[in-house]
Amino acid sequence: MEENKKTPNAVEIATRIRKYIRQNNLGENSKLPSENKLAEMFHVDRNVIRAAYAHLRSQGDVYSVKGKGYFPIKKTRPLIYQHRSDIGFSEIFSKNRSEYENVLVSWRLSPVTEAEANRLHLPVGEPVYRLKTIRRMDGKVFAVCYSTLPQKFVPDMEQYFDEYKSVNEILMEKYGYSHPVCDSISIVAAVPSVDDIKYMQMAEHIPILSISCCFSTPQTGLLEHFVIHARSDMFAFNMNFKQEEN
Amino acid sequence: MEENKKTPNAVEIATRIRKYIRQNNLGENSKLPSENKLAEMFHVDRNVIRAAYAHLRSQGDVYSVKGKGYFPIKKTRPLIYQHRSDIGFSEIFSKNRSEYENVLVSWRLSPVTEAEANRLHLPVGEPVYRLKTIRRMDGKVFAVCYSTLPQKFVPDMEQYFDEYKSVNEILMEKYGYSHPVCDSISIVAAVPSVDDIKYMQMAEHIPILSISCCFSTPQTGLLEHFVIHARSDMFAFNMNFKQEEN
DNA sequence: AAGTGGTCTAGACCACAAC
DNA sequence: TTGTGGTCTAGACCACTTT
Repeated sequence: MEENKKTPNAVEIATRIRKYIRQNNLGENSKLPSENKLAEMFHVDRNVIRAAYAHLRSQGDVYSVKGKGYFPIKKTRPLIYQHRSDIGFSEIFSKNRSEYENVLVSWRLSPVTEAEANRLHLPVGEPVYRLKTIRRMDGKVFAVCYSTLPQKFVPDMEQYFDEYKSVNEILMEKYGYSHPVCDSISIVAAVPSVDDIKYMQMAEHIPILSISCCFSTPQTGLLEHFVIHARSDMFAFNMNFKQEEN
Repeated sequence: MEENKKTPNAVEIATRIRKYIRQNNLGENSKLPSENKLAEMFHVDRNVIRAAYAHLRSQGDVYSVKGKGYFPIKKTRPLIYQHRSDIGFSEIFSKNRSEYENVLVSWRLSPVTEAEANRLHLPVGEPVYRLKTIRRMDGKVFAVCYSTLPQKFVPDMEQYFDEYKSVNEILMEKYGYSHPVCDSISIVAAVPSVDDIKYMQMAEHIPILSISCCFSTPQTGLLEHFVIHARSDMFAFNMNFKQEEN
């Protein structure tokens, strides 16, 4: 990073730092210059450097750790999720990519809430399994997912948790159907939740694509409510209505 | 807003201000207390108040105007856009709601770029119309939209610009088809662009739902590329795959 | 002229991490 | 102990809006 004649302001310094990261191709392990060092280098107050770094952090360019310093964030090209209503989420990814992982992080059995009961056409209070999973691609977590499904359809669900692959895997084995069916889908953009930030280790101001679906089978009717929170810088949703273009 | 014994920090002050707005049901025209006034009131430095207001601004709770002050932002419940591949965007909204408006803000005729050419299966450089429109509901702009379509399909397009309703309106009149067809759709979450912020007068950190579609007709093949940037706090995307649930 | 938000300086203290 | 980021104080100057 070079010094200059005129003292730059916060935005200019942020641009310089961003350029410095890009030009030197710095990765997640390269420590960036400290606030004090840059303040001295640019002949400005430390608060100006803090504002510059805050700007970069809000854009997802860097992250900071108290006592350690600032570090660059490597941006990757987003995955394209090609949605089909007759196949599960994990199945689409694992079909094409071997670097895909779906990991169960926690589960519990509890009564269904009113909003969920409406969506799944259940009586309020019915016990449902709630699964939280994270999805990784190339070792990086790109999504946090929440599955809700009534216990009555899978009373023996817990036996599958040791070697968990996906909800659809379990359902397919249990009900012997060849493909799940997505009945409806709802998509919103949102600010990441505390959980999202924790599991995906992401910047606060990177938006989340939140996709919520209801799945059914001919035997059971509606049986699963699935919500995925995916990082917008790592994930895009696609859908084709004509079969001819693949 | 009440004072307190212990001097609160920035986050606590932000919470107090948010509560104050909600409890007094303040609208866009009610000026909030100035930085200096709050600094005095809470016995903290003006910079702490600035941090608190910055936090609220980033959450879309308030906005500020230099020389005037801070003002609350009224949050509205998001519109649910019920997508169908056989009907246009405007048509879905205007069918149910009379408060819906689609306004042409600018247009130009220019050569197609390579990326667009691929999407629309056109030779590079082919002249295309580019329309920028804004969509209002109840007087508030919730989306900025970009249409791209080849001039060859609508050589007389400009005559429609004085009394513009929607691209589909023009196409339906011209080609006499009863419904447009959406071939593919791609959805991402994103940070608002400068244009988005300008037209929708929105906070920087409210995510955008960006939906991009290709439309075709039997007569022409692919003929329109349509992109909508919609505020996530005012817009949600929905889709049903089963006809029975309406 | 007075009040507002926007930006910056200079300096202090804290909690945490590394040595 | 030293260096790091996180938070806060106190005060200055600017550009813009209102009175």
